Order: sequence, then C-alpha cells, then structure tokens
Amino acid sequence: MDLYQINYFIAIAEYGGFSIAAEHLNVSQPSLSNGIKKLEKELGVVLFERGGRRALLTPAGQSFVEQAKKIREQYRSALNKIRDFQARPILKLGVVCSLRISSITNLVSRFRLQYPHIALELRDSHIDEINYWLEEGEIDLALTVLRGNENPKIALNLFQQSLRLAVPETHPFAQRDTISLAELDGQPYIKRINCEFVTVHSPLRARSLKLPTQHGKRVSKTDMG
Amino acid sequence: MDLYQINYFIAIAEYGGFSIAAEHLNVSQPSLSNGIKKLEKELGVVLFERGGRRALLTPAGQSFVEQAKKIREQYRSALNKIRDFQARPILKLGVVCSLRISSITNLVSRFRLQYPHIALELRDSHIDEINYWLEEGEIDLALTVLRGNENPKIALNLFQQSLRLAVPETHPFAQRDTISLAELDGQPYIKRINCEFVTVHSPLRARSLKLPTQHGKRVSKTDMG
DNA sequence: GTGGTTTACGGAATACGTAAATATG
DNA sequence: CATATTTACGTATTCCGTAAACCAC
Repeated sequence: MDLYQINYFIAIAEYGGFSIAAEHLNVSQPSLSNGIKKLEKELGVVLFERGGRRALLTPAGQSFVEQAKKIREQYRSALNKIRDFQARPILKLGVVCSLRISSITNLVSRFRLQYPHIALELRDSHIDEINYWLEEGEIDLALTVLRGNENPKIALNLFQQSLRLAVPETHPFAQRDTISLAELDGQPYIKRINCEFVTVHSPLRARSLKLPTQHGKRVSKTDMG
Repeated sequence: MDLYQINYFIAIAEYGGFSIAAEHLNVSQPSLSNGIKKLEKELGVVLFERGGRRALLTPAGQSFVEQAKKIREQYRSALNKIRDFQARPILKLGVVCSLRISSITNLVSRFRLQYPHIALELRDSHIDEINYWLEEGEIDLALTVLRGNENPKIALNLFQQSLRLAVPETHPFAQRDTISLAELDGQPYIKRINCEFVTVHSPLRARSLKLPTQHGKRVSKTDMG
C-alpha cells in the first residue's frame, strides 16, 4: 500500500468521480482507475459503486475513507515533525492559482537571490485549500488574495493586481470602464478549469480573460486595483 | 512513501542493524540499504549513523521512529476495520516458528477440506510477537506452545510434540534418556537463526537437533511429550 | 581479516499516459 | 448519443537479488 493510493481514493471520494478527481490531481483517469483497482484487490473489498454518472462509495468505502484520512494525517504530522531536523531549511509557500504567474516568478527570483541557502517549495491550489494548509502547518506562507478583514499582524499587502472582465460587445457591461465585484454577484460566468483559462474564440470579442471563481461559488467583494 | 519503507525502517531501528533486520524481514541487505536511502532522501534527513559495527539512530531517526510506528498502527487499524466488509472470510492464523511443519500442514489441509469457503492466512514468528498479534487483533488464532498457565476457555491443547536434545557424546546428559527442561535452565546452547536449524557437522554426533529458544532468553518449563 | 554497509548491474513488477473499447442513462 | 470508466499497450521508473567493492574495528 502506497500513499498515492490513499490520496487517490480520498480525492475520488470527495469529488464524487474519477474524471473530476483526475483533473484536480493532475493525473489521467486510467491511472486512478488502476490505482483504485489495486487498492481494492489489496483490501479485498469494493470501494466504489461505479454504475451510472458518478462513483459512489460502498459501505466498505465509507468506512475506509475515515481510516484513509487518519493515515494521511498521520503521515503529514510525521513530515511536519521531521522538518526540524532537515539540514537545509525549506520555506513552504502556498500560492493561490489565480495569481498572475509573472508576479510569482518575480517574487521567487528576488527571494532566491537574497536567501540562496533557503530551499523553496511551492504548492498551488484554490484559496480554501491554501487556508487549510496554513492552519495545518503544511505551508509556512501563503501568497493569496486579501479580502480586507485579515489581521494586519499576520497578513501583508505585497502588490496589487488588476482584474479584467470579458463580456460580449452586446453585454450591458460592455460600455462601462470599471465594474465592482459586487455587481457581478449572481452573474453567470465561464468557469476556469484546473487553473487554466478557457480559451474563447470568435463570437466574443474579449477585452481580456481573468476571472476569480473559487470553484463555482459566487464571487464576493475583494480588493481590486 | 510506501509502507514497506516504514516497516524496513522500524525493523532496522529495533534490531539495531541492517543485516540482522534483513534476516528477520526475509529480504536482502542491499534492499534495505536502498529503501532507507530513498526514505532519507524523501525526508531530507539522515536516519542512521552507519559508522562502526551497528546502525544507530540519529536524533532525527529517533523522532521518526515514533511517527513511523504511529503510521504503521494506523494502517493496521484500517486493515482490521475493513475486514468486516470482505466478501470471503479470512481466518488469520499465527504460528510459532518452532512448531514442526508437518503438524501445521496437517491441520491446514484438514481445515481446508472442512471449511473450503474460508480463506486461510498464515503468519509465523516467535512466541512474543504471536502474543502481541493476538492482543492487537491482527490474528484470530495462534498455534503456539502451551505453558500450562493459559485460561482453558481461550486455549486448547491440540497435540503434543516431542522435543529432543542434542549433546556431544562426552556430555553428562549423553547417558540420560529424558531431561526436564528445568535442568537445561542456564546451559549454553546453539541458537537457532531465523527459524532455521543451525547445521552442526563432525565434532558433534547429534542425536537430533531441536531446541526451543525464544531469541536468546533462557528456556523455561513447558509441556513435553 | 572479519563483519557490516554500500555500489553496480540485470531482471521482474508496476505506474503512467495515449488510444481504443465498453457500459450507463 | 454523450459521459464516465475500464482495457490494452508502450515506456519509464523502481524494487529486488547477486556479486563485488568499500569501510571500520
């Protein structure tokens, strides 16, 4: 039994399907299928009901999810404890995937020049998981979007980043120069898939394509440049 | 990180060396060496001080032993929980390695004839680990040696097995027909290595070679045929 | 020299991705 | 027919054992 199988299994259980879990894990669906198959063989039980549109946990699977999460937690805890002994200090940095890449590379290169003896480890995800990692001590710092209600002792404004809205020419917003995020609340939008921008062709003459989404939740007010 | 690495690491830490751990794990020394090397690389710390006769834990290694045992326990607990859901019932049987193989195979074949739908899983080790497995619920039954003080409700005498003592012709015991185990207390003896009998050549004309040892502890009174 | 660990190397198992096939609604 | 999962297959990695080298006492 390997940890990757544990992680695969938990992801499929939480996302409710092989395909969507594969996207978030950045692996192919067949890899997940084979991994779970091997896990089921080792455990001697069937973990998912694959019939129909989505993968549903069997009773055995439901039981094993709890166990799997405990194993994962134990492993994470062990990794955190061992960090104090590592010769070369590692700064673990969580990055919200909606940040512009150039901003990150700029910061990283300046950091590496100033602190060459410190190793950098970057992990990116959506804002909720970043906050979770921060609480659990899995990352030391987070590059994220400030919402204005942060404690100034633990949050620092590093830079501002302008967001642009893409609408068709016929859209009511097309004539406006600035839009507050509050006005967008409830509007349908194109969802970004796995931190990649969906490329939009002809019918829309896009000004630019940059929309924070947070996985289908409605956008709320945040800082705009 | 795989579980085999965890098990390798704990075994080396407990036995105090790569070679002796390899014997008990039934793998080669280089396999252990590579496994630990990979683990150290992944963790970013050195786990053992390899200088000299034996492998000694570094401070990081001492810390990680505790974590590794927790991970192993969590994994075992998960396996125990999943057993209730397994379609084909599995009877896990622990066998003391000093038992005669023919006695075990005889019992096993009769069991399989009578209960063909039950899968059998056998694990063998010394008596202390067997008892530990029994307490932890890792095995359902134990084939072991009765010491006479067992609760008759949970222990059953299945058969008796005669033990023989091998001594040189000049030894005081050589003229005796029977020896009680109490008389052997404190006597030097040839230690069995990894459940295999040490083959003894010329100078000793052995009557037979069968001595219960329990890993270097002094033998105590038990049932003799 | 002896006991113990590491390196080198060949073979077997496996994890991954791409592409095709199968099943479900 | 569309979506979702499973097979099939080629490739790269890795795990294991044997044999040889290295290292400390």
